[in-house]
Amino acid sequence: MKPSPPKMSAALKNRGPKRLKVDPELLLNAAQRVFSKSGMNGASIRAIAREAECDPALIYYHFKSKEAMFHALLDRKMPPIAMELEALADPSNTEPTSLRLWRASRVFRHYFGEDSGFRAVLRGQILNGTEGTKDAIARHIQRNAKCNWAILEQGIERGHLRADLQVRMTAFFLVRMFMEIFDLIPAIAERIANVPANQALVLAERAWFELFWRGVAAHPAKPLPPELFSVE
Amino acid sequence: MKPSPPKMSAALKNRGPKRLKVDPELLLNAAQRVFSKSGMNGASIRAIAREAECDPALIYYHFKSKEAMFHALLDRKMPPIAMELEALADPSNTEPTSLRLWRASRVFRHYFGEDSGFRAVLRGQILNGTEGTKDAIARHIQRNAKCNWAILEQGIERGHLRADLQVRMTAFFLVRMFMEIFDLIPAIAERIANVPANQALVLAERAWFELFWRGVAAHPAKPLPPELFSVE
DNA sequence: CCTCAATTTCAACGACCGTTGAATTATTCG
DNA sequence: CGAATAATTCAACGGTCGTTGAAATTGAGG
Repeated sequence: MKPSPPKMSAALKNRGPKRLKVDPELLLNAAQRVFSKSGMNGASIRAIAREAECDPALIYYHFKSKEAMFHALLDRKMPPIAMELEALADPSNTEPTSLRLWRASRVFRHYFGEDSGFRAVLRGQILNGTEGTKDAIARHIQRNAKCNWAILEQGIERGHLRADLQVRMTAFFLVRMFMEIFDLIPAIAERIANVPANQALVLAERAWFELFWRGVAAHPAKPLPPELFSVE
Repeated sequence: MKPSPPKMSAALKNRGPKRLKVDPELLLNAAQRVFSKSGMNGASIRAIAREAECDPALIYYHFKSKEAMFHALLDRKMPPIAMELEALADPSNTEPTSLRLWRASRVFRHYFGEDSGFRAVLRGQILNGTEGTKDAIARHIQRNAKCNWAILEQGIERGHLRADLQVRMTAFFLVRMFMEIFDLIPAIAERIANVPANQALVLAERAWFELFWRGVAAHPAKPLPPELFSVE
């Protein structure tokens, strides 16, 4: 994590203060909070420094730039998600495809559901970030996406899903709509449909997965297992 | 359109220059371009003025603030959409529900499909705008949404759609996923799935509507009319 | 031409921005 | 202790921002 600046000359390396006030991990935490609150452009180095209760210049000691901070944040946040999904997508898993897809959606909910700011930054950066940032995000997303593709392909092989599914598009639909539900339903349910936000959220998640499942299943007349939505 | 400043005293009103250089409509055009390119926060009054080739202060002569410009933009952009949708949702329209829903999606494509910046601003402002802006957007969106709700409700009555549909959620799913396709597929298709963007866009629209239709139709085994996707 | 009002420009305010180089503090080793 | 080094702070640069009040420009009515 400690980056470029410290170039030690010889065996005299463990000299200076090791943990004085501010750990880079603390800076990342502060950065995540500020990014989440203000977005990538709105988040100033000075605001991150205020949040971390340190001097703005210190951030440049630990990170090359604001963009580098965001990349570090990505590298901290995304791999755990990929690992959970990779376990879920293992071909030896013979649970019903509907259950596996639902569980995959729960992984995204667990890691992204309560961090609307980070979702927004991620979405904004893949649209408008620098080329380097777009590439970095794409690599992380692809690793996740491959798991969903695998689950869908196995579902087709096992006869659970329509054989003519566009696998990669379908994976996009599943995940992206959950993200949109997290983002937008709380913001618009009360204003547009006059439904309390928390109530709308649960309703939307369920309605979406039912619609999705009916859309992809080989035998849509066969309903979802009723215990599905009580799985944590 | 001309706002507060000009308070004329008597019959001496048609004195000064009437159309000198900059019409407020031109300012709105410039604002739309800049909002689209830079987002709501990123778009500076100075940048809008540069785009309109006028002085920044002139903008404050015609509009109370940047937010007021955005509201004026909304009031110009949204009503034509609502009018097209309201015509489409008229109960006397007895076309197949699938066709009506597809046409509704084409209305959104027509007005939003080539203006990714405005979509982004709209989405951003309903999440993070001021209360006044959120309310204004919600009013416009609700007027549109009601049309989609009506088409879905008529579809249920006519036996085209599942009777247990969550109408308002379903309308959200339909439209919002098209928007996400416009936004994200071009940005991620090449990087993540290695598919050319323009090709992916067409594929995604079709795949989404097929999944959606199968998810909502009363008889999903009955396929969509094949001519659907050749309707302009 | 002159007046007067509608329109447009100018100049400036204070604030915040990302970044950098030099100076300062804190800690460990000899 | 004193030197060396890691961690941190300070002060400043040039820049952009939203906004405003005063000044200048424009054009029609008299």
